Amino acid sequence: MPKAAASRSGKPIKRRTKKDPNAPKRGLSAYMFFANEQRENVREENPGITFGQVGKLLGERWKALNEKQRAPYESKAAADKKRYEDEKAAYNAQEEEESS
DNA sequence: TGAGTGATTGTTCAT
DNA sequence: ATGAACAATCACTCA
Repeated sequence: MPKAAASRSGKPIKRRTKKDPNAPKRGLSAYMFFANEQRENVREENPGITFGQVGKLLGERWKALNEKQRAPYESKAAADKKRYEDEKAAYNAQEEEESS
């Protein structure tokens, strides 16, 4: 069976803000792009619903989409990830420079 | 070499 | 300003 079943190990992941000096932030996630577009549509159809509703509703329909529908989001996620590769590379070089 | 770990991303909402 | 559900991620680090 898979190691990480649902999300990861099963820990209530806690949100943590910055932590490193030049933290080479990772790439966004498909959900981030999806939420970017859905937030307008979801909130537009539910003018007045609170984060509790939107947040959950958003996640539900996020998977409700077909692979093709998530494709454009995953596509951006992959592109964003590459973006992270750049900062991570710069973070590596910069780190060395500063270290020196 | 392989494993998993943590860190991060963005929305909305409230305080 | 931040955190919290919602979901994905996935590159990094370590022995």
